[in-house]
Amino acid sequence: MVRKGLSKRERQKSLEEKIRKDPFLTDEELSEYFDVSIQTIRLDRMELGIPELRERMRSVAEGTYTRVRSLAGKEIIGELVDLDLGKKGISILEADASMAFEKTNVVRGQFIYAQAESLAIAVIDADVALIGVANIKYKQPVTAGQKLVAQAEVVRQRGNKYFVWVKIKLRMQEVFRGKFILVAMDEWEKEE
Amino acid sequence: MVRKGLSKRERQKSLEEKIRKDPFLTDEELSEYFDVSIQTIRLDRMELGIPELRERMRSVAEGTYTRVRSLAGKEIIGELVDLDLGKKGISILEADASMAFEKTNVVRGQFIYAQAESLAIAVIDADVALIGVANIKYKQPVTAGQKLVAQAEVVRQRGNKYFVWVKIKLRMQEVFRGKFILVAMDEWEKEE
DNA sequence: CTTAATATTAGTATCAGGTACTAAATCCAA
DNA sequence: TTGGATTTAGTACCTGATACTAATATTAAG
Repeated sequence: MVRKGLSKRERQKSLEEKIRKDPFLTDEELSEYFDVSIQTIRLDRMELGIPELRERMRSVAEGTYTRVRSLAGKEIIGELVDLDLGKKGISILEADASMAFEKTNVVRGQFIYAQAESLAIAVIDADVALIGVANIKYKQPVTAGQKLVAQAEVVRQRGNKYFVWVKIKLRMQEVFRGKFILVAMDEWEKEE
Repeated sequence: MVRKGLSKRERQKSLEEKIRKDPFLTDEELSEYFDVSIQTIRLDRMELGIPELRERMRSVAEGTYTRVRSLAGKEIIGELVDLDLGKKGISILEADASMAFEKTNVVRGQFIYAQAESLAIAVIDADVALIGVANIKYKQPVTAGQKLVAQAEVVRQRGNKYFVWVKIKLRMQEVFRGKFILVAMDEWEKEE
């Protein structure tokens, strides 16, 4: 665990990396790892502008708490900027690095898909289940740091079945297209 | 903010609920909210077995830290139980309540999709981008609390393009089917 | 009304993991 | 060898707690 003989520069670089990888390290643990005093670690953190453990935990907790809430199901993926219930809607998703492959920076399809699906659901004013999807196409890979604009349109409604088209564009260029078939739950549930 | 005149039972019930909804409340904030002393809040937490703020933050942070890592991109969605690189693979996803609509308990399509996509990517041993998908079908709605078994198979490889079929079953019944077209990045990137 | 049990509050010591600050010691190079 | 950079030491203080003791309020029962 001990890493002796590092220069200040080297230590600080390594420290930054280490905290980035594991934000839950105390100054004490870090001081043991680098074999320097706690004060040195604190000076390093000051110089690097790295907040204390509790702040780091707080931001991880809060960040992922809301992220998981909005990302893991509760709400819409992306920001709903326009909505004409039952007809159409627009959402914007800022694709960040956490949604992309680390090496290539290409955004994982599941996030693009999730934006499209959640928008499709948002335009239907009911509890829905996805029962059939067809003709999904990813036209261009998307790299992180871009704003994705999704447009959804209800093209047909037959009973409790809704046919929704979603197109996602990146600076005027279409990167995704998908047709979703949604079934409203209220009625569907009783058929079960 | 003040909620006077609650019995111990009522206050503890409400306290539990309140902390569940917002785990980042200090004892002090809670004592103001319920208009009781900090000690009372602490006794209540003891009796209810609710850990202190920092423990709550830690568990939220750690839980979601690893969850976001496995859910928001880094790794595979679901557990990889079998893998024949370049040929086929099997993963199991325990669909929990956080992946489902609150009201209906129906699992959001994006998670099923994510399981399929990440398995498709896992069987290809390269950095890939999703460039075209077709023929996705959700055959049955899935309710939370079930084990989804995904099977992927590479059906064709042409240059840097891989065609992967993924089928997801729930107790022998097919609930999802999708064909993914993946492009290996190394070569594709240079064409850019 | 009084008493006993229950519930609540007060207060102290202690802890972890820090901040902020001062001062001393050590290193390293010209 | 001297001076600046670097590191370490030490103190006071902070937050949000635990653990514990003791006192006070409230409530129900006799």
